[in-house]
Amino acid sequence: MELNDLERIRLEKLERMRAAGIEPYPTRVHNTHTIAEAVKQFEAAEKEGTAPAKVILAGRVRSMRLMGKLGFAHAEDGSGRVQLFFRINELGEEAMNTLKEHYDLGDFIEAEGTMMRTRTGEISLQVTAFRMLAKAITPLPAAKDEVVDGEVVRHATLNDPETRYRQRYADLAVNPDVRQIFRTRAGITRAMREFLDGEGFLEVETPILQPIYGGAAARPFITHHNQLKQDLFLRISFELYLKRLLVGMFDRVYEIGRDFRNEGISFKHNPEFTQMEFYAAYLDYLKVMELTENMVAYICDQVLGSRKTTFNGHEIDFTPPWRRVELRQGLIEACGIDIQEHRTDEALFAAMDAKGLKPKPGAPRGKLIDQMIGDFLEPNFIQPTFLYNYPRDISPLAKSMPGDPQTVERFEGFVGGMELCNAFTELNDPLDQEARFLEMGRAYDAEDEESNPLDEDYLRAMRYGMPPCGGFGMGIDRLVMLLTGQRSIREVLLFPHLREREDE
RNA sequence: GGGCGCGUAGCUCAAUGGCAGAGCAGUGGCCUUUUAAGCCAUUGGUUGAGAGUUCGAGCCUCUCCGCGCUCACCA
Repeated sequence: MELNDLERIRLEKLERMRAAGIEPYPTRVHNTHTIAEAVKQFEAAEKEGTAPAKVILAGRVRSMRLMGKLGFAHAEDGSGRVQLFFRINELGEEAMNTLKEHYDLGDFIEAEGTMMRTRTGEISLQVTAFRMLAKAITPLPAAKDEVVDGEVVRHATLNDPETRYRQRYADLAVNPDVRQIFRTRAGITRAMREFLDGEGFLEVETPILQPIYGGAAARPFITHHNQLKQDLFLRISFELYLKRLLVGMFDRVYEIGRDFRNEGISFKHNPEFTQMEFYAAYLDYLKVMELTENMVAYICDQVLGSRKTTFNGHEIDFTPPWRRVELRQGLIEACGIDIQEHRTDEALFAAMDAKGLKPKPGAPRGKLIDQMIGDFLEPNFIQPTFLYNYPRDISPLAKSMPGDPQTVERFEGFVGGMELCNAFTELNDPLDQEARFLEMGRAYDAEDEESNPLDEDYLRAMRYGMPPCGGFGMGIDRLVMLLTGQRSIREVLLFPHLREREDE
C-alpha cells in the first residue's frame, strides 16, 4: 500500500490511539437518533418550551474549528448535518487534547450531549462525551464548506470527472448533489413500479445469461459455462423472453434490469445499462403511447412534483399528450423526401444523394431512413415526441399496418433530442415471424456481419399462439438523465465503465 | 476506431522556453461562541509515462497511458 504524507500522518495518529488503548474501529454504536431527527426534536422542544433531550449522535466529521479551550465541528450522517460544540468546562483538558490529537476531517465520531443553540443561533450538540467510530486514513478530497441560506456550499471540491467516476465513494462522500441524483434515480424506478403494478402488470425476471441472444440489433458479450461447456451470451434485450410469458397467459408483464451491449461508449451509451420493458396483451401501439405518456407523467409527479424539467438548457414539459409525428410526414417536412415514393434501396439512395444528404453507400432502405431520422428528426425532438409508423425492414419483431405491409406499427419516443423509448404492436404471426428472421439472417450474411442466431424456441412459442399485444422498452438511464438534468449517462450511473488503468 | 482538447501538491487552480507557485487541506504555536473562524510559522512536486530538440522544457516535437468533447458504430 502506497501512502502519501497526509495518509502517513493519519496512520501515525491511529497507531498512537491504539497505543493509548483506544480502539479506532469499535464494533458497537450507541446513537439514539439520526442527526435530522435530533435537530427536528430540538426544534419541537424549543417551540413547546420543554427541556432539550439528551441524545447520542453518530456521523462523519466535516469541519473542525478548534480554539484551545473550546471548539466547533460539524458531523454529517445520511440524514443531515449538525454542529458539535466542545467546551473544556464539560469535557476536561484531557478530552480536549484527544480531540485535537486524534481527530481529522472525514473520521466518524459518536457524540453524546444535549441539543442547544450557540450564540449565533446555530442548532448544535453540546458535547459531554465523544468517541472515535472509524478513523479515516485518506483525507476526503473536499476543501471547505460554507452555509449560505441553509444550503451547504462546498468550495473547491472534487471536480475531476475521472477521479469522480473511478472513486465514486469519494465523490458521493463530498458531493451531496451527486447523492441526490441517485436518490432521484431510486424514486424514478419506485414510481415506475407503482404505476405499472397499478395497471395490472406483473414484475418478472428473465435470464441474463442466454444461449441465444436477440430482440435488438447489438453485438453481445460472450461468456462461458464451464460444466456445461457452453458459450452463453449476456442479454441485449428482454423481449423474446417476456413475450414467451404472454404465450403462457400472463397478460401484462414487465421487467426492470440490466442489458449488455458490446458497442461503443459515449455520453449516452454504457456497455451495461438499465432497461424497462413491458408487454401487454390486447393493446396496440396507440394504446401503448397513451400508457407511456401517463407513466412518465406519473413518475414526474411522484419524483419531481412537477411535469417540467430542465435539460441541456431547454425546459421540457412531460404533460400528456405528447406531440405525435408520423415518420413519413415528418421526413417530408424535414428534408423534402417522401419515403413512399422511393420504395427500393437504390431509389431512396438516389433521392437522398440528389438532396446532398450523403447517404451511406450500399445501405438498405431501412438504414437510410434511420439515417434521416438521426440527422433531421431526432436532434429536433426536444419536447416529448412520438415518431410513429416505421419501415418494416428495420423492425423485424413489429406487426405490419393493416393494408400496408411495408410499414409497421412502431413508435419511438424522443425527448431532449435523444431516443428514450421504443415500442410496437408485436408481431404474433409465427409464419411471418419466421420469414422475417430468415430475411434478416440473409441481410446479415450479405453484409458479412454477425447475425442473431435463429431462436427456434421463440418461434415454437409463437406457434402455440400469442395474443395481440403491445410491447415497450425504455432506457432508464436516459430517463434519469432527463429528470435530473444530467447531460452524461455517466452522471446517473454509480459506477460507469472506464478503461482500466495500468498504474492501478 | 478517427478528429479536437486536457493531464502541475491530497483538492481546486496559476506559471513568455529562464529559480515550479497560490488558496484550501496538513504540521507546530496562540486563541472559551466559531461557522469558507482568525493570527504567526511551516511541510508538501518523478509537472501522467518515456524519448527528442535546446545552453536551458511544465511549456516545443514524437511515442505511449488515461480522461473529456465529437464523429463513426448502435435494425
